[in-house]
Amino acid sequence: MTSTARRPGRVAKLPPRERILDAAEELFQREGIRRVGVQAIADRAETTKMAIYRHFETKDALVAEWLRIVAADYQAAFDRAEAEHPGRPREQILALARFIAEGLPAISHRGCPFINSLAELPDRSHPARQVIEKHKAHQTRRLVGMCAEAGLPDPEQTAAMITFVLEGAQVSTQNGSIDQTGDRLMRIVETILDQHRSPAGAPRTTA
Amino acid sequence: MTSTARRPGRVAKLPPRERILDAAEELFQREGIRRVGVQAIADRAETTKMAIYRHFETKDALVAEWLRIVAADYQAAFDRAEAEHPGRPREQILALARFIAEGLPAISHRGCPFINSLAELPDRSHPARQVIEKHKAHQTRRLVGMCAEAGLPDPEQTAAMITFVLEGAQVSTQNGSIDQTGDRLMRIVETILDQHRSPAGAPRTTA
DNA sequence: TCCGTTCGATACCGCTCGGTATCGTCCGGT
DNA sequence: ACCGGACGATACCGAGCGGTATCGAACGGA
Repeated sequence: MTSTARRPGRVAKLPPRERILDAAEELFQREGIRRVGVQAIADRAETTKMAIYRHFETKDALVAEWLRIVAADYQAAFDRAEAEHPGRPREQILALARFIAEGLPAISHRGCPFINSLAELPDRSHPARQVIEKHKAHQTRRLVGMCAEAGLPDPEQTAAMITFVLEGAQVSTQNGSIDQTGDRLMRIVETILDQHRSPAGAPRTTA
Repeated sequence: MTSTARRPGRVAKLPPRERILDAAEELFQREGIRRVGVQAIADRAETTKMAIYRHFETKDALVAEWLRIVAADYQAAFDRAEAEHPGRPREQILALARFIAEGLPAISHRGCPFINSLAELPDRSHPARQVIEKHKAHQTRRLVGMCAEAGLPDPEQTAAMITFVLEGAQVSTQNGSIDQTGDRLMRIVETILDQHRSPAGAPRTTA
């Protein structure tokens, strides 16, 4: 919003903080948190280490901020699902699954940022861990809500099932064939939703 | 085999190579691969770095060997499931799920070694990656075979579903409450198996 | 116009890492 | 009795890490 690039030097350049976060997002996702040094982030952001430490207290704080942004992306997907299918929780859940399924090829050979970060940060007191846990709790709450609204019996159980499937799919993307994974995921979620279908349910749109 | 401890110094001590692998297993699982230095492994194995490098070319080779052992444990679980329930594929799959579910508290706050290692080793040419991929392929093949034998329609799809659920459960163990996760997992797998039950199926044993 | 802040560049610090070299010692096979 | 190989201890190397200090230049608001 407002004035993005305050004065483009030669090419249109974002302010340093944004460039740093963009570079961090790219590198953390592709190489992992611990493999990426602060210097590498600075290089990719076309700035210096000092600039990074002017905007972020420590590298850990930068990691946490990155995950906060990723979490916001997922939240936005929830918002979109609700906005595009108001009052139709099944379609909302399917839209969510589609968001994950379509994201799989982009993530390609690296899995979910949250799962990977959990593996790389065993220390539960790490600031990024709190971001992850809060996000997961929030996401679970929303998903359980959707399941309940859809009239599914035992919404918590079903939400857990869907969560497991979504996370498992993202993990499995790192091995083997990616092409099938997306389709498989969608079919699985459809199966779960159809299984406890309400008697007067609308016919499925998907083939 | 043969004479394990060739001459216990004071307490019965395994030979260095075994001690090293034991220490590595413990530390890699608890702290992660990249967080654990060779020196730390040596200390815990009550030996020295030099001894480690006499038995393993590099740290990466040690990591690969560790994962090879873990993979063998999982294979043994498959073997046991088949041996204890011969000709009853549904019971075999449930035994497998129980193996994972019961392992969750032990893994406690660290997830599946394979998943974590994938996150920590983005380099697909890493020797450990080949171990993981081969193991996953083997495991999938066996699970698909069980599903086919159980007469489930589209065994590949069902096997993928079960795989996703198992992996998702292990991932979710790292957050939130562990207690429920095991029970939830079992109920989910039961649901999957019951869903496409053969017409003349035996009554379920679980409530 | 001037002043405070930010930016970029470079050099530096202490630490840990994976891996190597060296040397004395112990132990088992012949 | 001997000898070769594994073992234990220690010191070391180069590289990379997260984080800091310093200094000049550019820029925006008053």
